Amino acid sequence: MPELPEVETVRRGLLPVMEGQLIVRAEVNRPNLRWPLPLGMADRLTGQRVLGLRRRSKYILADLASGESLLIHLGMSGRMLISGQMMGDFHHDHPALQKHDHVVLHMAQGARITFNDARRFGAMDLLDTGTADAHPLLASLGPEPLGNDFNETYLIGRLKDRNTPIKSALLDQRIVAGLGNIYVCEALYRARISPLRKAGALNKATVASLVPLIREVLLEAIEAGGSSLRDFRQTDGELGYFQKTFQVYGKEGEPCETPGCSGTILRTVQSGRSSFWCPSCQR
DNA sequence: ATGGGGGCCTGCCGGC
DNA sequence: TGCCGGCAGGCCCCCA
Repeated sequence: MPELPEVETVRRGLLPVMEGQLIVRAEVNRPNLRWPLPLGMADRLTGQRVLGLRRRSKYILADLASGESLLIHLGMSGRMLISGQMMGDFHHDHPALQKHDHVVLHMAQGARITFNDARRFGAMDLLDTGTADAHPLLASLGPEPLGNDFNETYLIGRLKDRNTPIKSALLDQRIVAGLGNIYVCEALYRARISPLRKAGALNKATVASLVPLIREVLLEAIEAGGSSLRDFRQTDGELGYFQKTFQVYGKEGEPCETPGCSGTILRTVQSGRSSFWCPSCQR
């Protein structure tokens, strides 16, 4: 599901109805998502003001006045949808509860934020804001790909001696946190690197070239509101548009878009995930 | 330590 | 129309 650009799109969509706003009621409709929901979750959210809304990798963190933070992960199929938002001087109505609406936050201004997740690979937890980085789900994450700690020197160091394919290495959240299957495929295409190449066998210049291209593809995707294939929606239910810009993802059998390249996009399964790539211009 | 595979869930799509 | 296999944007866990 949602990779970094989709999660960032969701965060930005939630900002106007969450940041600085009060949660007047929380509905928790089942005891677990991927894991059990935290004990007393509804009570710990009720009456809390949201001081800030952050993103770390593919996680959203809502910092509460209580000193706790609500951790949200969308898994593969998770959505955060806003209804009843003030538009001009009237409220839109709230739709009836849908299948898989697992958690609903009722905000003081009238907005309602619904977490819907059909496959329930998503997660929520409450943790102390001050020690959020030590949370088991966050503790071993690598640097943010859009941050300064992710740079050419760092990536060269991390990939050196790695025997795993570059595709798998970039999906490893301990190396860089936030990439998923789509954006790894697209970044490798832009860098003209075969997903099958061993990470440690790439020369330094090749690895270095990946850094700005990863940033570029992520920034373009954020700009487009993410990618919508099946499940992903922005918080207003709108689709993202970056899927229109895919150059390889989901394009098995289609001609390569690189000018002058006569290759055909292949789908190769690597450790259970599809890699889409052009065997002619990605080496 | 490292790399690969299984499993968690539900829904959708294509083929028969 | 119905059933079945395959596939899906993530990630933890276990095994060799």
